[in-house]
Amino acid sequence: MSKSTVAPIHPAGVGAGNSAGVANSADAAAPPIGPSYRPLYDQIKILLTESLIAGEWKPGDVIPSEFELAARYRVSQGTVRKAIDALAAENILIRRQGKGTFVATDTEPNIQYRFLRIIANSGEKHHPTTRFIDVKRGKASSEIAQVLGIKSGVPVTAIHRVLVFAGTPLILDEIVLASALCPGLTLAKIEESKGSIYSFFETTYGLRMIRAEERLRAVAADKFAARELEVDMGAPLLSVERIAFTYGDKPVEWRRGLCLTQGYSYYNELA
Amino acid sequence: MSKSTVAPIHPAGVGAGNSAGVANSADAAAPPIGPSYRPLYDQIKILLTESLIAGEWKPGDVIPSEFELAARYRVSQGTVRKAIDALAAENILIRRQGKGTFVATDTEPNIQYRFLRIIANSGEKHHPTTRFIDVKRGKASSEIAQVLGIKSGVPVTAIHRVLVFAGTPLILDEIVLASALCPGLTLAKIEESKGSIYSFFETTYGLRMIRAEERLRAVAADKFAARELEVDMGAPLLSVERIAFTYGDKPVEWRRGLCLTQGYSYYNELA
DNA sequence: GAGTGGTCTAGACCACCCC
DNA sequence: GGGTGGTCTAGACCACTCT
Repeated sequence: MSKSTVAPIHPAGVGAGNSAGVANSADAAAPPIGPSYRPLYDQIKILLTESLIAGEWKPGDVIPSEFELAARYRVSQGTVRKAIDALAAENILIRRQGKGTFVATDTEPNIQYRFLRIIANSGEKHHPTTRFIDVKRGKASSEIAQVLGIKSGVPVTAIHRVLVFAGTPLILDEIVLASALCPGLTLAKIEESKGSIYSFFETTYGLRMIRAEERLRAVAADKFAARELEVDMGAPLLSVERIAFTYGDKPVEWRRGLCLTQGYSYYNELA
Repeated sequence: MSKSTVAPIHPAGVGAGNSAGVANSADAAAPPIGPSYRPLYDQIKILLTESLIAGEWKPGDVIPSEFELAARYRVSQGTVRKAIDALAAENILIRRQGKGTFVATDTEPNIQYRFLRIIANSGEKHHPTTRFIDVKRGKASSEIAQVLGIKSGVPVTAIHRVLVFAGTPLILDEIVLASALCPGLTLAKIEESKGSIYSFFETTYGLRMIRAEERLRAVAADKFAARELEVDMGAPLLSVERIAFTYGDKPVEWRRGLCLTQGYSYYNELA
């Protein structure tokens, strides 16, 4: 491609249409675009993300090779590589040497409970089992509506369940999504699905979580939690509130886990 | 340098001494070295880390430019770049365009409380103030000894303090280090120092934390915690246990914070 | 052997900072 | 203007996987 400047990239094979190119150089009379500058690999990253949002490649799929993408976007392989590197670092794509680059998925049995940070103090890995309590429909409270980016009063679906570790009920979960995102969701459907809830969302509704934010507090067990977790009312529980996001950082799930931390803890690494 | 193989690198300017080079190719009769292979940039990263451990560059210092390092290690600038990228991603080095690459430090007032994840629910940033309770010396329990990689019974120093957010005592901290790492530590010395504890450790003892592991639980306030945090005994508190590591992933600090999560929470991002 | 990702190099040019 | 990091390219070769 032309050197001496970062040229706008041509988004795809057919058509010579320009993307929202950057044009940050020798062009005459460029307006004061001081702050806006996007490296080429960043633009490629955005285009790849758009293809993921559009469903051009689905979780588990191989995406085109680095050389193919380089040809499509008219950039060098190294530039595509850097864009893919960034997406791989965010666990959105997975590189496999000799095979290709894949869209990350929660449907593989090896990586279950992707965001679950609760581990035994002994360090052992326990694979919890799930007991579902119910699935209810309701309207979004203003708090839920705000974090999910919907209007309050919009129909939502709530799942209640208990995660059991080594025979002990440890986590009481409430999981809330806009009903529009999970039409026809019933207790039976979830119970008959194999694998994690996120695997179920992905295969059933094409809903893939790419990241999450959590807020943790210590709370006292209320009556319901005390019954489900088999502890006294007022016992200290770890409250883990989560907002999960799909492609494009769109919030789609709110959940709160109330967790008994006897012999278990929430593990986190800081850097 | 010679192509056709990844050659061992020459560690420094003077002397042609070989490092523990890799030699993973056309050499005859190479033993079954299947699993061992280190890319060049990984070796460079290790050499840079060794220089950091040795104190060749101290927190806040500029390290040599990419070109200088490339010349020193006899590799291309791009390879040095990749090694530095990795260390920058771990917050061990900081790149500043136009100025150079610096060793990260906790002594800059802008990034205080580097590992503190407690934020107000409102999202506001509160800068806590500190009230120190005491500094005590004792012997390492077997649990502490194990996580700090020392023998049990070895002298340790413990700091107790309370972090106050917006007038409210929120976190009761106990901080434990091997006394050998912080000789002559007294309450007065800490109190007269400006900035965070980590800033103090860094400037006074040359001790720089590069990462930490935390384990969170919900616990009931004991008598001492209840008094210091001005809550009732039995109130639910968030217990945050931390092990902090210096260069070379050596554990040097154990701490436990007991945190009142009224209006505040522990924030975490998952990817 | 062909195809994919992974490493390494060399060189050009850009953006930023400071003298 | 000269130095530093940041981007982009082009090409060579290696490691891995599948056929």
